[in-house]
Amino acid sequence: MASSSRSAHQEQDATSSAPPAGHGAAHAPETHALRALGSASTDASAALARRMAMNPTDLAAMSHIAYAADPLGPRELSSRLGITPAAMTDVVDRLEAAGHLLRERDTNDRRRVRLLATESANEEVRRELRELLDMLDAITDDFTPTERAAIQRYLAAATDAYRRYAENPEPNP
Amino acid sequence: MASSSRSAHQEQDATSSAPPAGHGAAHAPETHALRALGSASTDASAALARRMAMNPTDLAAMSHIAYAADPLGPRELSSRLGITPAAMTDVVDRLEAAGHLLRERDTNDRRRVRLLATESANEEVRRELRELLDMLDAITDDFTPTERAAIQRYLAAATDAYRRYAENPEPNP
DNA sequence: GTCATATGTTTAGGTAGTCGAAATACTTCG
DNA sequence: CGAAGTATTTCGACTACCTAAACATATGAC
Repeated sequence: MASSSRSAHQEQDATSSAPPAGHGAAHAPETHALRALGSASTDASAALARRMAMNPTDLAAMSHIAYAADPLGPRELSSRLGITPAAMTDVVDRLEAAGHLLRERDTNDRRRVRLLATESANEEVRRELRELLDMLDAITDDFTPTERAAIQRYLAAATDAYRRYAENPEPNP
Repeated sequence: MASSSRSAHQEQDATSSAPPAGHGAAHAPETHALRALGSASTDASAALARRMAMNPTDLAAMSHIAYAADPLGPRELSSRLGITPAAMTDVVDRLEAAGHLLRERDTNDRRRVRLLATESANEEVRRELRELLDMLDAITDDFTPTERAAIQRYLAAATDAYRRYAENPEPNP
């Protein structure tokens, strides 16, 4: 990935990229909306990373750390982010160098390293994220409780569909 | 990007990564659902790319081409994907070498190159994508027309919020 | 206690996708 | 025709990531 300097603000995402062009597609409006949403969500993530002058992976790591109940280690984080532990070392190196993070050996199990966000970094991540999350929260004001129940049910079902698709083994031999 | 061989199936996404851990967050359930959805959607995209043995960028390019009404050129595609024209040349090189794509000089404006997907590639992309999209379509069966209207309204609003956030200039000096 | 095995982290070396800047090819307009 | 503009590619560099192997510590068997 080209560090924190993407020139354009768009992001590539195959499940939410192309508009349907008369090709007999005819999918549900919700389905199209979902693809647009995915694309916008990815863009927002990239924008957030840009604002904080980090690459997306590093920001995702900070985000996990900022909201984790107990201190995480590189291994746990690497599996959450879907990268190898080796790559995680680089991420932590970068974040530590930038002053966002501290490595601390676990005293009980000295194999382990605990990653502690500096207070300023924690606050910055939470503050930036909150701006976005508050915008999303505000949307719900326009809906009745009944509607909100349906929306929540739909979002859960869509998430589940994506997950099922992602976790399925290749269906074609 | 590490070509088409990501080992884990998770993807990093700062807007949809960490669960809230007692930190006074208290955002709307829809907001949390939205973050989970974003994460799942990114994962599904990566899974799709893996299935088709392409990296995400290349697949996104094919997806645009497959659904475009008129043949696209490298410049247009690069701006849609958010990469530079130089990077686009590599993408097209890869796709052409893999037999998914043909370069064809435009006869009217000979500066332009038109990117034509081979019929087999077009079919493969549409087939794989349809599997996912059909799953998403099926979800709507469980909702009444009224509920669906609310859902669509919500999805549009959320997309808009993400877009506004993504396109905003840095709010903090 | 010591050895074998397992787990967490880092190091070393290599690959691939992207970038910025310059070169090339063509078009359009004065 | 020449100048300026646009589309694409080439070139050299950077960096995030990977695999494999090394290192450090823990745990359990004997």
